[in-house]
Amino acid sequence: MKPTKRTRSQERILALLGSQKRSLSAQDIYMELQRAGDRMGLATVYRALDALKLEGALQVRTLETGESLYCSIERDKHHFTCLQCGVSVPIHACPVRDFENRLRQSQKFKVFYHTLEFFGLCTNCDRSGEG
Amino acid sequence: MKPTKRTRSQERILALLGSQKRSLSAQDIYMELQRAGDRMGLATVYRALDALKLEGALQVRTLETGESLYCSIERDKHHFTCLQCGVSVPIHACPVRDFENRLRQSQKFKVFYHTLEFFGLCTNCDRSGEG
DNA sequence: GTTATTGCAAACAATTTGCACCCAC
DNA sequence: GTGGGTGCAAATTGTTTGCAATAAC
Repeated sequence: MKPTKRTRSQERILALLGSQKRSLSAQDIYMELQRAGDRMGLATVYRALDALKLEGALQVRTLETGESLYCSIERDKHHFTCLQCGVSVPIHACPVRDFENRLRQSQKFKVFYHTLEFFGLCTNCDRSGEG
Repeated sequence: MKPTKRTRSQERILALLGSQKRSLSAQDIYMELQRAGDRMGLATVYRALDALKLEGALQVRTLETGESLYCSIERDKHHFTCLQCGVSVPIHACPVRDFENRLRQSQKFKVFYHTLEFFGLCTNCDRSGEG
């Protein structure tokens, strides 16, 4: 991890993400900070997120809408996402950890994290689509 | 899988995807069809992709740029993506297949496919970021 | 003939960028 | 005082939607 010299904005965002159990979009973060009286421009939010991402300090999951969700790097949570209604159900298990470690040891990449997501239909949408 | 009644557009797109080894964006598909003299409006491409997606006929991977890539469902290829330069290297192995089967058997979701992606820095970007 | 599908262009939403200002050192 | 960090507003990009024209059955 590159010697880290963070801006105030980056620190604020990192703190916010650390205090939240859910993943936040850039716009969520913007509003969350605003609500806390901790005003910060939206562009700055994006720039800070980008910098933090590049140093491996947080984890990104991009939805099919194109919106990206951010959370602290410690998390290792995966999801099942319904392609129809978009509901996203966390899956508390990770079949990839060993694999990732081997990948790391191969020295070919510096691996920060992985995303694993299952797609299909939730039982609700599957039933209603049958007609 | 729901009894499938496909439009001509859907068939054309499915055929195109089947004939390609790489994943295509909606815009790629649009241009590819155009090049083949097989004109189709961009909106129709998106609508067809959406329908095919919902019946589990193809697989979507959304990049951090918000752009989505589509390929036939058979594929089971994962990637390492460099957060800096965006280069995406295929990984020909899948540590998730068993897990997915168990998930399927739990009857909680109708699983079409999964995406697995590793993020970090490629050796190039890692080196150059060290200064 | 009726219904679903299509194309076009306008609308949308998330993100990025240009630029002037400002703060920290 | 200088350089990086910031806010604002405009620009960009992928995608979606309204609506009239068209094709399918």
